[in-house]
Amino acid sequence: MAEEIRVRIAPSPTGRFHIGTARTALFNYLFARKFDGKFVVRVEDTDKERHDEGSLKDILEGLSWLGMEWDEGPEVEGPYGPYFQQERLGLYEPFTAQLLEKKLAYKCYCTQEELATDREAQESKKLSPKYSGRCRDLTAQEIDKFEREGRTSTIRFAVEPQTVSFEDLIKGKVEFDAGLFGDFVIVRTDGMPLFVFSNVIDDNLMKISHVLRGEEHLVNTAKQILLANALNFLSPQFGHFPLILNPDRSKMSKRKNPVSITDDYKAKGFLPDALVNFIALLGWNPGTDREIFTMRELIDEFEIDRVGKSPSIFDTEKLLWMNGYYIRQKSIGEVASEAQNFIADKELLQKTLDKPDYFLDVIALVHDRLKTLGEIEGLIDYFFVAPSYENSLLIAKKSTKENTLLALKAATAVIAEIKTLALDMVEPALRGAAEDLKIKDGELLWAVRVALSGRDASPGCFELLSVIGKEESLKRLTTAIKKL
RNA sequence: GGUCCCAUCGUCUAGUGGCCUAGGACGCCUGGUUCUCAUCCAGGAAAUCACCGGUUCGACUCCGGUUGGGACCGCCA
Repeated sequence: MAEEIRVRIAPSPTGRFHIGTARTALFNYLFARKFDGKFVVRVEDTDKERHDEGSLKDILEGLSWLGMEWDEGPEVEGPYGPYFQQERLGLYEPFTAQLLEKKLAYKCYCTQEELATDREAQESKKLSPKYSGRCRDLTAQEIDKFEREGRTSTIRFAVEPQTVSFEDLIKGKVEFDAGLFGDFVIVRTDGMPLFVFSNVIDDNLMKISHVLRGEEHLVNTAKQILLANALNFLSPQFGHFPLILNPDRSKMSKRKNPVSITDDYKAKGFLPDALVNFIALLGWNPGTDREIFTMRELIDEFEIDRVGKSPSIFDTEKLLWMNGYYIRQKSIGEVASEAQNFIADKELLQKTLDKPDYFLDVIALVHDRLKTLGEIEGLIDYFFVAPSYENSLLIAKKSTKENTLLALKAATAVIAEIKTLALDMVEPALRGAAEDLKIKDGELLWAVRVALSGRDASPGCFELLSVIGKEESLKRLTTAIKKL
């Protein structure tokens, strides 16, 4: 392709940055980077009603967090700005005027009430709702009358019946019967252009070469091609990704799935690399058994024609696995410093800060057990504060209170004798103690482990001892013996 | 209701007419390591390839239909 590849995402600041937006952004980003093209962000903020202050920030920060830097758009600007539609309003007017003049569009004075009535009538007759065309051929007098009545008008595009077909990069050939559309509104009464319209103009002005978006835009594409033709624009290439679904197969939504990148993933301790890797595999695959990719590798491997046609269900289980995998790939130091951001308990956090080396040792023990960084607090608290637990937990499954007591006492004696609790010192000593008592290793080790951790599940007994240290371990063992 | 899109293990998917008695991954189960959990390793169950016709020497793969699911039908994007 000789022409420069330019793709864009066109978020509207009406809600949080969510999984679906992120995937669309990712595929666009990969496509742009793959071909050394440009990835632009254009903010479609023409809907004043639904505009939400925080959402643009959330979207932009989310993109950055996931590692998708945009070449043109808010903050970075670029040669085809402005990148907010609010600031582009003046740009649309000549095109509107042009369509009006060529009679390819017309003013519509119908009120919302009239339109609603029409729609209801059509629906009750089981017809698909479509604008009647009432204002299409208004006479000068009629227009004059409406104007004098003070009626406001929208601008509608005059659709000529025809078949619109295009070659979708993902779906293949797609055809629509434009006769079914009806004349659709392109400019609101308040003068604001509608998405279908501003989108086409902006894409043209910004020299967008490929429009890659969700499947929910398939019908819009036909309308936009009509508009582009009327405006003498060359249409970009289109590609529509299949939707991401809830487990019940409906379109992915907040109600049924955690969808906010920031609130549901970043805040819970998912890693951006894992999320990107996982999202890329939602609809795309490399055609091999490989599943783990860095962003750079995704860029190299990504092929738009390897994006599937069928929708995919968002499965949190696999994401969790992948996130755990990514955490395990990180060094102890990295995990430690990142995990600190997820310790909400101020006192606990301070303790990890006060004893950095100890904290590192602790992280080494829980590293493999972490699926998200958000789990950190629940996994490490007993390393810093003596645990509380039910007495009965001390007794291993097939053991008895008597044996447990003996085991704990023997272990205490053994540990008291060892200078430093190195793994290779502690293990033989404790196993020997169990043997002397003629009880199973497990009975003793379980009891010691619970005395130290207060948990039925934790890192191993010897590791715990060596990290927690002699003094504190002895304290906890004494506590355990007293409890029994 | 209309239009459009889609259809392989529970889930993500491989498969582009013979390599498929359908492969991988997550999850699940069993076993190994073992003091528990996690990791790791080995193994297993799990898809009559939605259904019915057709094309072909031969269909998961091509064609048609049926069924099912989804999206869209706004002065939202």
